Amino acid sequence: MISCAECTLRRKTLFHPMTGRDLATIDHMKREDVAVPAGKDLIRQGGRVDNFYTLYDGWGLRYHRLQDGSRQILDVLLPGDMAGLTGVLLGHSAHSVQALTAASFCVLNGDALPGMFRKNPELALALIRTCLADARRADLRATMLGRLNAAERVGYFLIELYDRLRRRGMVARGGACPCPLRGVDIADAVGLSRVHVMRAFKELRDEALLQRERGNLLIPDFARLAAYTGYTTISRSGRLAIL
Amino acid sequence: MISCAECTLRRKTLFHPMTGRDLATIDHMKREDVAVPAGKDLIRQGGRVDNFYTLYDGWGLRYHRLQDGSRQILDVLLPGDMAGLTGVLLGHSAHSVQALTAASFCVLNGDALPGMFRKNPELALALIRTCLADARRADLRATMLGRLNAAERVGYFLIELYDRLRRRGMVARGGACPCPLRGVDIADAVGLSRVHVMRAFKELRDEALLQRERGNLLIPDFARLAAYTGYTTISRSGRLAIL
DNA sequence: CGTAATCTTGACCAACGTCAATGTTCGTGG
DNA sequence: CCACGAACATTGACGTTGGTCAAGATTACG
Repeated sequence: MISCAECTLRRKTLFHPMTGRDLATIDHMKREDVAVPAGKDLIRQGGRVDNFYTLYDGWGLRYHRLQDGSRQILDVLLPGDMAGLTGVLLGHSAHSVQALTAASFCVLNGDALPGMFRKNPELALALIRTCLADARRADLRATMLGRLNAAERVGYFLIELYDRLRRRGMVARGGACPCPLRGVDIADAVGLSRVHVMRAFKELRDEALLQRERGNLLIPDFARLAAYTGYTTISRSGRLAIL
Repeated sequence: MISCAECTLRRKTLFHPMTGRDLATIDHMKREDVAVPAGKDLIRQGGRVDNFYTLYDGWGLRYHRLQDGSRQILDVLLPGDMAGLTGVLLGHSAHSVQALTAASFCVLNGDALPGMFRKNPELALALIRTCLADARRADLRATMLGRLNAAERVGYFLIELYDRLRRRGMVARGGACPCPLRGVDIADAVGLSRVHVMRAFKELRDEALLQRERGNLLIPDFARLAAYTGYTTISRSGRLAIL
């Protein structure tokens, strides 16, 4: 098990700087590390949840599954993101969480959260800030779903993702980054059919707004795609990453 | 100014039960009451926010406005709901908040929040639970936007609203409740055009799933509409209403 | 090399948007 | 009480966007 003090991920400037006391609080909550193979559910929709998690390495998905089998992807999880907090604090989870690639998560004891609020209110405040930042991102994605057309939606979804990757230092110099999402995943995220997502790609490619090949995503001109999709980057760091 | 101890709204079973200490904490944060006329913005998208609010009486809207003038309604605010927390804790608000009807809000000092976390961690925990419950509701609405057709979306939006009203005791015996939302408001909430929302209404009316006339909403058979739209009621109370 | 998964393309169809004309409700002032 | 106008609801015709189906091309992987 990696101790929180040794963990390098949290040192990125995106994340909330931790005091020694914070690290002790977190070490007290941490149970273990868990490796999850690609495609496996970590949290099951409707199930009881005792732990919550921080993604340490790899990619994850948060999604709903409807009775008719269709899937709505709610969010993509990147290193440092938390999962399962809702399940812990509200008793059960309304969504599933899945490893998109092979991934490893820190497992945190949900029962320790009330104690954390009592002993380290600063950390609790950082936690709620992080939740609210995610809620704001969710609001913006809802607007995309309600008001944008196909090409704009796909562009918005990818530029937002790209921006999050960039802040985590996961984008190479040339502007390319790995993107393990398949066409069908993007379709399930933006509310379109798989085929129509491909048509949207073609449109974006023709306008040189983005390229996507061999699981890599390239955005040649960030500002131009941002203008096209209405995306504005929110430059706030201080995300809490409990790991 | 109404003192928190006198406020009757919070006594409904939906809300978090308050101790005397909680009330003292809240009284310390409360600045004043404010009456807002219908249609007026309380929080402006992009603006700095120093206060947050609890809706005491009337209805409110949370929404985004895009460059092209189109509007996405993110949520309907009902008595007891909070607004502006994101703005206070993240520095500025990404959405506007507007009074839909004439409304009154409690004004709470945002600067007092860190102190509240330190002095009353139980209340902080209730606050984050409430935020997470709202985030879950937002996830479900995102799924509706991404995966349901017109009639299902309108039905889902209204049954969710109806369910929230019911828990606040705002639905009469016969199953009717006041609903000041216009067709265009519903369209802006569910991502459809105004005209198509009307067609969806006709479909729902023809199937006796809901009626809407003279600003009143009637759902004759809750379970049947719930099955039609895929809505499931989440029976958790304990919402924090700071007022 | 062969198989499965994914991407790509075209043809066609259903869902939804837009426009415009008409009807209804409601508030206001005579 | 009635007349008027404004805002909103309703309906039909028609255009556009996106879904579905099916066939080939490409890629990943054993």
